[in-house]
Amino acid sequence: MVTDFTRIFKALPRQFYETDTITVARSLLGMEVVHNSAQGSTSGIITETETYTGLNDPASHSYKINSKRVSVQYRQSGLAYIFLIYGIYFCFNITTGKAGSPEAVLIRAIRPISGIELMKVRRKTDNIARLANGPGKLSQAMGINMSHYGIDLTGSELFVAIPQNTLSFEIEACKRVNIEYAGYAKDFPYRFLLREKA
DNA sequence: ACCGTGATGTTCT
DNA sequence: GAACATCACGGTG
Repeated sequence: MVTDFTRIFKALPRQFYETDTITVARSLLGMEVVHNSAQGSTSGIITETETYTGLNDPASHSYKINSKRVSVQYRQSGLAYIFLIYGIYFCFNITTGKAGSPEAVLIRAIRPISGIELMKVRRKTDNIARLANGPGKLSQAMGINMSHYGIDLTGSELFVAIPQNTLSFEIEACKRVNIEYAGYAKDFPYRFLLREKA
């Protein structure tokens, strides 16, 4: 039996994504990302994010570039920006800021909540701790791929919502991962991790 | 536990 | 041709 999450959750409105990208990246921690797919539904609590601030951020794919690959970043906020990395894995991002400002938040990790059995099948592992603790892994676990490029996260297929059970946590900020090429921006504290309070 | 390496496709030089 | 917002695996401690 497949749970219909749209009856339980309400997608965050576009205004949530239209403000400052760092604020969005921090605010997404503790939120629940949901994917209702043909195979079934999966969801998880967002535990790690990264901010990419576009035109003033050499680490951003959209730094001084507007190509087919990054074009969705130039559209309105609250859309899925998906890219293929290392020829194998997909990374799931959400566009932020106003139209024309190519900013985005990378969802780097989730804690699986719903559809865990489906995640195990997709990931070909039973190790729950490693099911979705990385950007490529969470995309694989949730069945997110290039077909979701540009999808509107205010819709009902792929979206973020306030979880049913809120938890108490703090936010740790540190350097972003694997952007040594990014010059003056390489040490910006744009990576945010959810640290649960004891 | 950490480290090195190979996998693999799209984009940009 | 090189680089890449990554991961799994096998080796060594």
